[in-house]
Amino acid sequence: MTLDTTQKPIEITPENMLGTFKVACSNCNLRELCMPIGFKSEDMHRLDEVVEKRRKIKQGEQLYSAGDSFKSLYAIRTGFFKTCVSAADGREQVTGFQMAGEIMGLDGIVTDQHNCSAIALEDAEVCVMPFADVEELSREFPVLQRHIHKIMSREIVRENSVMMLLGNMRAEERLAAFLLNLVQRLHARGFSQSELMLRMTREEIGSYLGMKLETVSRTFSKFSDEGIIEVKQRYVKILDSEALKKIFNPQTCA
Amino acid sequence: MTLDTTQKPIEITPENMLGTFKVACSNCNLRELCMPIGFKSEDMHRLDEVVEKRRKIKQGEQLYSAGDSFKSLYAIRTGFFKTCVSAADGREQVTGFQMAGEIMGLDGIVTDQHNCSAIALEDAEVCVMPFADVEELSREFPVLQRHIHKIMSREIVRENSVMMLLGNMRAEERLAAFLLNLVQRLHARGFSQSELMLRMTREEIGSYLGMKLETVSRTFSKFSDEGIIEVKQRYVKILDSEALKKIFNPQTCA
DNA sequence: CGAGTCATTGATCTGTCTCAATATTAGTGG
DNA sequence: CCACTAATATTGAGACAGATCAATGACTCG
Repeated sequence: MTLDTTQKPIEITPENMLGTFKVACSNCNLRELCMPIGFKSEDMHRLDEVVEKRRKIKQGEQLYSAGDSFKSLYAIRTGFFKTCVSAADGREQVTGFQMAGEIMGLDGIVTDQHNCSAIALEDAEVCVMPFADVEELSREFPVLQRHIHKIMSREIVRENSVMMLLGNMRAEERLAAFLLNLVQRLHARGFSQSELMLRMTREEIGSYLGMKLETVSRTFSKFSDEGIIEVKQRYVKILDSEALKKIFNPQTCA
Repeated sequence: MTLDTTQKPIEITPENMLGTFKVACSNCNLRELCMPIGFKSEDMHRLDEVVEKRRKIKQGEQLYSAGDSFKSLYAIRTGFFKTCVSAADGREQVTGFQMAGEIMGLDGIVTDQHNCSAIALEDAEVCVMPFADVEELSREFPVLQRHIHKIMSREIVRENSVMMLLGNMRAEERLAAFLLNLVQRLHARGFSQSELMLRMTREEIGSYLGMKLETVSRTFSKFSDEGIIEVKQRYVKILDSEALKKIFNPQTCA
């Protein structure tokens, strides 16, 4: 078995390769991930209205940063992002990692300014969805309205789980939960259930999980010594998924 | 100056005292807190449609609990709540404290089941807003639609701040942030800027802030020794607000 | 008034942080 | 292609913030 280290979406469509000029949700291979199902086929083309254009972001660049005025939501087509908030004294907190099909920018709605920064951890492309258009269209289509609500609610629930991690769990539990979550999301996108290439540094993992990079590294090594995973830098192979689940009981955040 | 230890809303309206049979947002004294501004006065009565009825919850009782099917959002009229998620092994994480004018139940939208439990920390009354009605009305009134989106976005941003607290801050910073946040929200409701009665135990504060009850207690005592606050059990008086802000730099979660 | 809940405080322990040295990898330019 | 540099990762030793265990004190409510 060969490992797909690039972690690009499974299917490369012609549409995908044409670049930014033609944009359509209606035949996007990520649609099930980021858009509502249940759209009547005759309404499907209306969905395309929400995507104004596409935008490419190079690794290390910001899609938006805290304080920027909020105008659009972004759906990730390809690539991988982190979002983070930062304190006046420079301390940073990674609030999440986002991959293909996920929506970014919800934090900007409340104040019309982005509250956090979104940084590409690999070259990426996003669909730009002006929020005014999203709102207008979702007044017309209840199924889209419901979908937007679910996306926001899902983010609230996800953050509840992170609070549980940060408030109650030990380092091993946090890292186990992190790995299981990542691999599960990658699997939903057609990647391996057991192998992954981390797109983020130990420091970024640590920031997300509320621990120092040395502790992240040590915990990786510990799992490796115990035969639960195989680690080589950013490459991780899960050898004993059950053991990981036992460390972090997944029913935890029901 | 006398301390209002009951922390009831400032104004007691006749409507308020009549109990549950007449329900109206249009003349509710909490409207600015929980409902959108900018409603045309001729449309104002339509807003009343979203509140199906009121419900009283006694101290210690649950408004909803994790796993319950989700049907409605709840706006707090009086009283004080905590929300929490719990792990399979019994560990609990308090995810928030809610007071008059705030909306609960957003966590239930994504799966049609509540993801956390809401427990009254004092006798409370909530307005029940069936979510289907909220969605229907918000398709008709863009200002209501925008308001719902802002409420959800605000919750996402709040949880981002909590992640920063839990991931990066020390015990003193967490407790300072907690006190400042609490007193600021109470002040917005007409209560003192400097005095408050805590509605929750040390253990609940600790759960929210990711620390043990003993550490909460010790940190209170430390602030007290330093002359920053006066504490007597659940009564807290902030003597030096600037010192508190210096401990937890409030620009932190911008 | 008494039982139970909650809060405070002390003594000790421990998981994670901090500081530091070394190893590995990716990127750059000659 | 290799040497060089900068970024990232690993590992060790010691320090410390907060956890744990334990005892006492204060308040609440029936």
